[in-house]
Amino acid sequence: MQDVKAPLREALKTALERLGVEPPATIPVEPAPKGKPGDYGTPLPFQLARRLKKPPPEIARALAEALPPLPGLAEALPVGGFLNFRLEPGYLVGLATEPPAPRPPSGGKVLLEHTSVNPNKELHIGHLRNVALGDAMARILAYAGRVVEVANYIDDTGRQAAESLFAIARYREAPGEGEKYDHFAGRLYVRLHRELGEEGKKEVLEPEIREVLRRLEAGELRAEVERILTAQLATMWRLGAEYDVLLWESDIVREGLLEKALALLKTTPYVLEPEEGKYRGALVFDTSKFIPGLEDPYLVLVRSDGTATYTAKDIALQFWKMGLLSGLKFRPYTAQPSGRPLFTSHPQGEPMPFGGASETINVIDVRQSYPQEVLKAALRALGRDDLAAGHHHLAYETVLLEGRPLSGRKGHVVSVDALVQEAVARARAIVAEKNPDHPDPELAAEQVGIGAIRFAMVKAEPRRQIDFRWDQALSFEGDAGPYLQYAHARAASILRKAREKGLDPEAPLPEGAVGTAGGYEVALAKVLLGFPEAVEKSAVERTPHLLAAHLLDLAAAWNAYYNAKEDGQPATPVLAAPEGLRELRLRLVWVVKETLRQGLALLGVPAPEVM
RNA sequence: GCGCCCGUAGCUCAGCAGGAUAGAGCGAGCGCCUCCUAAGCGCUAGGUCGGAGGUUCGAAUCCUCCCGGGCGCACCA
Repeated sequence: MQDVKAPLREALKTALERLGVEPPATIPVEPAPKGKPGDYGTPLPFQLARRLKKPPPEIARALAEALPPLPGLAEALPVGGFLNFRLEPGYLVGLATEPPAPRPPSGGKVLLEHTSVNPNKELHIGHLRNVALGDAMARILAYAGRVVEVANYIDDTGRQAAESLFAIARYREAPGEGEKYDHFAGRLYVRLHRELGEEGKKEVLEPEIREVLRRLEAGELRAEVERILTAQLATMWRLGAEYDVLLWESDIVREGLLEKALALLKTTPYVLEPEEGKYRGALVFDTSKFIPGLEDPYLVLVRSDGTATYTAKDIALQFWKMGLLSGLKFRPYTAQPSGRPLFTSHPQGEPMPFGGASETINVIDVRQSYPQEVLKAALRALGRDDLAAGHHHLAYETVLLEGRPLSGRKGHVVSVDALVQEAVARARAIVAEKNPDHPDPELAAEQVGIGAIRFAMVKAEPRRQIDFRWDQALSFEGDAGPYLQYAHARAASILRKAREKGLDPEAPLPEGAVGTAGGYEVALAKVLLGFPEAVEKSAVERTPHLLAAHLLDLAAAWNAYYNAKEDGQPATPVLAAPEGLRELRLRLVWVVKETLRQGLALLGVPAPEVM
């Protein structure tokens, strides 16, 4: 797939030089709105009007005349103050006869952390948004040419893990028939909280919970945590999300990273131990220089009882991620469904080249914005403004369930496993209804169910609150994952039939084939050509929803092409088209299918060949 | 109180490093399977882009203020 805008920009730049005008840093070129003449256009004359003291239409005419010869350009049309370009159909379609390709990786490493669910209970739909966003973002960045490392942080020394493990030990219950271990742990966790709510229980049980916490910090209960983690990973994997490395909090502490981070910070004037006042005996970080406007800029890193806060551990982790600290050891953990190896930090591991990133992205909900700012502040306290600028918080709004906030205590939650099960069941019913002869209905049901869920989680702007509603999230019509999948399957079907007839969609086009292109092909090609830009924009702005929107456009353009009729007759048959045009159309179908496949892959949505 | 985010069609949302008559989906109405998958396509109806100022040749997009909603401002995890 070739860039259609770049040559136009180049030509405009040359024209400006010929007119003796200094070209602006970026020359805008956009598709012409429908109803306007030409295929692409630029508002450049408006921008130059003031400087040149000439009316825009006059500048547009002058630019048109000064344009160098340009392959594929049929006509340069001044339209009011715009300068539009009409391109030869064959040229335009020719640019779209190769599928898009990923960019080769280059530059520094981007360490993206997502999921990071407490290893104490099953995932719910709030976590789902994190996994879907993080996994899609990682794929998009890698495709756009970044070197990406995906980390999942395991908070194994937290209160929640301790409570679940304590509950499991206390109630001596076994998982129910077919009950996943994370659900089991979550169920007993809830039971424990009910008991803790009873009169006087908290005081009695608290020391025992603290003892579990101590053993967790010592790493004595790692196998117990892993049992829950393994069950959670099964859920992430079924969703199609994978990771490169697990980072255990207990390892960070045990390998002394926390101590090292605090030591680094203590060398700065911003970290102090007040001898009086409310922070007496604690180690605090004065953030006032970095986060202005706070009523109380002091942030506790180590409590007066000597225990470290989450913030302190997060800072240590951030320092490690950006190569300011070393000492973590790793070893292989397991193979993931795709075959991609998963590593884990481990006390008996070896040094491996994880971390040391120049850029970090934390996928975490918007309520964590302040702690994320603190991470930057800590980097700046060390004088590393460069690293602070390289840290990004991919903040997403929380998920509501049927209009109300999720609440584990009130039982107002839906687990990801239950959601997936329901989605696949609904998909199974629809596959049976729509395509009773499907060769592998179970595969299709799984792909469509997962696809619907994952697309629902990434199609909205991350900073918009999602109200999860069953009927909407599992909709198989309209702006939804299955719509894209259906478009893909339709294209795949044509390709399959073509190959049965002995045609090769990937074969080089015969001489003159692109010349047979008409308006339908041009319209489709123009949408296809927008794909690389959509991916890049998603990567730069760190949000998958832009790519999601483009894929919907592409699928719509393809469906419109597929259904085009003139006088009630199909206007764009592929296999029944005359030779030459048939090869061109087939080629375009192949490019559509490949583009959808790649785009869906970037969102973590499966692309069924048949559905 | 201070700070951040959101406010676009009846509902759910795109568009927001300023550009051409503001776009989808759902829902409503009408139409399209003797044609490569109708999970699709076409047409119709539906909008003072929360409000008011400002900047600009041009504002949904940038700035200011106001209104409405969400979130954050713990030696909690």
